[in-house]
Amino acid sequence: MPALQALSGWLRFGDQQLGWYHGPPSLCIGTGVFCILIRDTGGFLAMRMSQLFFRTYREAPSEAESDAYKLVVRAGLARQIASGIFTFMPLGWRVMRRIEEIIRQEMEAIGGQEVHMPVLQPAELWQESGRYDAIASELFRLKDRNKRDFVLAMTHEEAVTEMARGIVNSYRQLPFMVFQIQTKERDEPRPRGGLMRLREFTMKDAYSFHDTNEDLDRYYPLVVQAYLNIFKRCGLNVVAADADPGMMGGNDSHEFIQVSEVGEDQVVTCPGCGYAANLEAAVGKLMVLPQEEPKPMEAVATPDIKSITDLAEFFKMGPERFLKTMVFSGQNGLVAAAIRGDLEVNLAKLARVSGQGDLQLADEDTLIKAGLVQGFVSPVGLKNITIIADTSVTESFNFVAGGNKVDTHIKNVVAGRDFRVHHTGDIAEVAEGQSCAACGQPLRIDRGIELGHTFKLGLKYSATMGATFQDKDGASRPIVMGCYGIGLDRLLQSVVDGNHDASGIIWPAEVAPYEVALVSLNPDDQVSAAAEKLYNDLKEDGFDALYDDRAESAGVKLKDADLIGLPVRIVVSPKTLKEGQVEIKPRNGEFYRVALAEAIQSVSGLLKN
RNA sequence: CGGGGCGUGGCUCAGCUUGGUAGAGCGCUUGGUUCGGGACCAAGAGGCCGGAGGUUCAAAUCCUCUCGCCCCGACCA
Repeated sequence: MPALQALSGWLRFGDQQLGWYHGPPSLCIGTGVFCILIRDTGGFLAMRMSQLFFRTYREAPSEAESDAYKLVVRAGLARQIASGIFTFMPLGWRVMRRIEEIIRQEMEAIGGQEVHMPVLQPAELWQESGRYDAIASELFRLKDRNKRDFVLAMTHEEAVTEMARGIVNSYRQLPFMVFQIQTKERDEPRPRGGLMRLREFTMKDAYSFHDTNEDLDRYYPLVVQAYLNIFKRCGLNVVAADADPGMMGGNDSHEFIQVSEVGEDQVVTCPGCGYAANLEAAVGKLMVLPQEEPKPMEAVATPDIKSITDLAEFFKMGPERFLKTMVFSGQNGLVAAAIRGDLEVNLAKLARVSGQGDLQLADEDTLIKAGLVQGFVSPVGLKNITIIADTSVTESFNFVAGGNKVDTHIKNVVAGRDFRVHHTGDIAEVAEGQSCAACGQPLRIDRGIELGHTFKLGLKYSATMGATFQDKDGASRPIVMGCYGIGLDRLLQSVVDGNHDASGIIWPAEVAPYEVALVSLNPDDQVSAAAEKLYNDLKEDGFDALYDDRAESAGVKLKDADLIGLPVRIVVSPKTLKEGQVEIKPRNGEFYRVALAEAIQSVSGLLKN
């Protein structure tokens, strides 16, 4: 093929004709296609659908389960390339950029400064924090050409702490908050739910640095409020729920949960006072038992009576008078959890109180090996097993407990007197309908999606990685840190989850990929001319319009408009144009007609509220 | 990692039980007719039936192994 000496053709950017090009082929990236580089101004350009790189689907791929994910795929926002790994296409990416912009504004409003830290990081950093060994398989590891160990960051605590210790010397430099919007890599055991749980995803992570815990306490609520603002602007009603701070300890922690049937978490909320908590951290009001004097223990024959229900009937007493003992096996051996008969053990709480992760209900073989009898297990007389007592058990006396012998129970068991308690704490799981500890209203439990998480890190990273500063007295102290995350991909899918109908997405105005869908139906010359003029006028007035100028049937165009779900639709067609009118329809409202000349004004009014 | 399901054209799926030249709808191309809710007619293009090995005269179909994807659970700082 002979080398090209020169080329000519129209130069275009998007749908804008920039001029005729004649010159060397260096800018040619394909037959008749020229590439010129223009610095993005941050503005969003209007677009013709005939030029938009996109595709909608009548049917969603079979792997899509949830409505929201189906719509993400059908509307052509993103597509999966491998399990938990996605490509965002132009429509979807515009939504991402809109979400990013909201987040930037709210983070900057509370003093945040945007930074950008690498995803590829040396293993040493993670060895310093201890997470290189602590995290077994979720961390992607690799080597460079010199066989040095690297990781792909799953979060950026190490990197940000490294940055802080390199910059901060004095309390005078504190406090400050930095944030970034960056890719995270996690080798998830099971990616799922489309954009819900990914192996590669985008997170806004923020870190604040303080000289004292008090200063972190002062700042923390600002972040919580900023988060609520962000979700609200994204069209979601997210609750800030008390969260399990996890095995790493720490005190204050909130999860920002969007109630959804497809959620992975369970959130307890009170309709009365607004209390909200992750089930793993939630507390409810317990039935109060009458005060009694401790009585002496007494064995009772209970032939084949094992369950609390049967025992309650046998003894003619409520389930709250029994002491239920559940045995779990963990990394460091068995754990016996003693709890009142009317309550259930929450595993996360038990893990926290016992200090043992990886707990599983022990199977029958394990019980037998430990010399225990299923149905009659009791903390009384247990040896070599860690005993955890729920506070419900230590606050009252005279429970009926198992006898650790077949067909035997013991009356009047008192914690501490009749069995040793290694740890006491709240390990009870809140039940649907249980009374709220604060106001007494019945609690409800819903599934929900965790969109954001804030917590007070404290000294965990600054202490282990040596990020210290000199205080007023000249003493060297580790920096007090807070850390705050939002998952953007799942936020996008949640916006769809919370804003759609049977026909498609209903984008909240602030995150919509375009503001206005301009659709020409069955265009004749007059209709085309009117639509073209409207499109140009919209652009000139600064509206992000998506103009469906495709040679498609009316049905296809209208279905696509509903599916893509822009906030306002303008239809230009012969039917209304012969009366000098166009049809305007909010995506979530009724259509009406206005004079062609008033269309933009009308649309503008709709978008303002 | 345990349990279950599925891999056949871009998408949804049939064919597999009982081996015998690979199908439908949607989408795509071309021409014509239509023209306000995924139009119609005609003619086309497009498939190492996820991969490897085996059985057989013959494998999408039977057997073995493997890879991928989905769901439930475990896990999820």
